[in-house]
Amino acid sequence: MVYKRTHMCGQLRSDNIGENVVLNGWIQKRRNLGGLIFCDVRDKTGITQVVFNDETSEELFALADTLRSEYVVGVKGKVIERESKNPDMETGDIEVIADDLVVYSKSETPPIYIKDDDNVDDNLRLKYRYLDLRKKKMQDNLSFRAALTTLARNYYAEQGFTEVETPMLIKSTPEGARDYLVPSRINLGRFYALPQSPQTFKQLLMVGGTDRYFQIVKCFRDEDLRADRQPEFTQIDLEMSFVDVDDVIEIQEGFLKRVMKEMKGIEIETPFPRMTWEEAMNRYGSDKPDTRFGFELCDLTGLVKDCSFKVFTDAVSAGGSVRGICITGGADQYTRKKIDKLTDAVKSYGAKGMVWMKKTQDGVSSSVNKFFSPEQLSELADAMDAKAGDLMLIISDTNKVVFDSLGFLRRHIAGEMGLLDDNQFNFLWVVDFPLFEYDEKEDRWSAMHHPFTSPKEEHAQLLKTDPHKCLANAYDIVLNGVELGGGSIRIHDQEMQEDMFKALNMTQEDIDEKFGFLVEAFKYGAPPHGGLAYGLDRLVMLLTGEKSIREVIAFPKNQNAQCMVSEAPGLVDETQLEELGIELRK
RNA sequence: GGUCCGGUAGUUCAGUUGGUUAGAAUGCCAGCCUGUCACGCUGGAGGUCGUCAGUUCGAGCCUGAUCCGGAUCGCCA
Repeated sequence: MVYKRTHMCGQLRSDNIGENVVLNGWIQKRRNLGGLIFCDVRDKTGITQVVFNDETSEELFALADTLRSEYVVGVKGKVIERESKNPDMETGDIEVIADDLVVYSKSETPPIYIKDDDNVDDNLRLKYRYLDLRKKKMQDNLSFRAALTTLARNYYAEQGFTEVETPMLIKSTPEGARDYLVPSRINLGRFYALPQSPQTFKQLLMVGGTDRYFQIVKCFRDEDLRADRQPEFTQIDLEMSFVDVDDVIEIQEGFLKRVMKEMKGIEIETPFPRMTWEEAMNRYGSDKPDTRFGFELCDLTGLVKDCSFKVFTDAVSAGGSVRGICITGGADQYTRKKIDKLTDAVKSYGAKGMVWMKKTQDGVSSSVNKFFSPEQLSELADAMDAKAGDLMLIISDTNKVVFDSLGFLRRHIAGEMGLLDDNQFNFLWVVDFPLFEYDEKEDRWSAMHHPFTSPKEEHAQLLKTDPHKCLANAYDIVLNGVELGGGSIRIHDQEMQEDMFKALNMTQEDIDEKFGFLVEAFKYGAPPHGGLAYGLDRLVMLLTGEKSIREVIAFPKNQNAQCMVSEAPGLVDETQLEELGIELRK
């Protein structure tokens, strides 16, 4: 028996006074004052206070006295004005005086509290996720996410996009991230892979004349996890025919403008700023710069290339650089001890050390005083535009190490100094990525984005002669230092695609085996096309102000890629393995 | 695979130089209480200090190994 609910628990207001209502929900809290019991009844919309009075019915009162946290109940009663109102509650002007109560189910004492501001071990939350999800904040996050995906579907449908489901069981491609593999029973010894993205299929849809494709789609990558990385995650994936970079970007700006307005009530300016990859690296040491604060990088290589400090000159002569950032007003806050911590931190990015300088009223003090004259130090400080009270941090190494270290430092320090405003939303396009990057470990060039990305038109000829000098028709959408999504104009020409594969040192056999179907499809008339994919989880994370995508995914994995609720991955039956022709190594 | 941080009551944590019966808050249980809303008051139960080994007269504390969790680097076209 279930009571037919008349209202949700967060709904009742003083307008409802006098109405007979029925609420269903969980007991948040019971307060027994003797002859009077208050119960807070909760559902995903909020909480209503219910009163039981022993003068109404002794039987009812006795039953109410047995209620405990997280019991599931139905309550019938009348909405009345409270004798003492609670201005902190949305429903604080009213309460429900109960005349009937049913206990649908009881609860053991829950291992975690159902409170938004609790501070409980993450693993415990994940194990009892169904309790964690009862929190209003979690339900709000799920609702926010649902509203955002609805908005995306509506927007892209209005723009002429067709939602198409692409296959989940696909062929493994060794490029990029590690694949999740699925053994085939019917084709013994063969494996499917779960898609890292629907990339090749959405391109085939373009060849198939779909014109504009869109999908909210799960993607899978078997790599180590982070606060913003899960092994299965969701993309808003799209692709368009007969477009150039500006066309794709314009559609996205329309989408994000509407998202910000409808989901956050914020009007944002379009078009968004665009920055080349090279400028982003030089100014911010990152291809996803956070532009909410300054601390921009300053290239000191020219100033120090002939100095007597060997650490600097060695880096320069090895082809690296010397760069610094100026932390405005950071000289006092950053004591020797805290600077040492920063030095330790940049070591994980490969930096062997870090030079610091502080500008005071009297001049410049630094960790390299004995290598530089006061005049030289002043010159360096001036180059970084330092004022009295500023802290300067300098790294010399290969460009990669310098950028990684300084990119980390400026964001880390901005966080420590409280300069990251969660209510500021700086959207930014990073464009003109290199087409290739050098993989030091494997000693070869690999595609920076993916091997279907086209070179900029003016670099098309370079692909045959000097491919690693090519810049790509690729773009990333960046919000507050987080890569929200990325895409490119693809190659639609069969010959260019083969050149691309060759520049990646793939043999004809490799090409045929891995991407033969795509190359063949291009033989039959491929439209110029391009697209983009958003990380939906990250977008929702940023817009809800969360620090981890786990907060916006109903059932996320822990850092070891395990589902703490169902305890996946699990062992399987011997007969299952036999059917698949799989034998486990002992 | 590397580095760092952590593991003590159901939960969040404290625990001094290695020294009596390991504490607090909250939660839980019982009693009292008619306007609470973090209700209040009184009382009570609740611990393999992650695990194993070692040092010691004596280990929550020191040492080693190991397990687990988190952050991070590598990795993530």
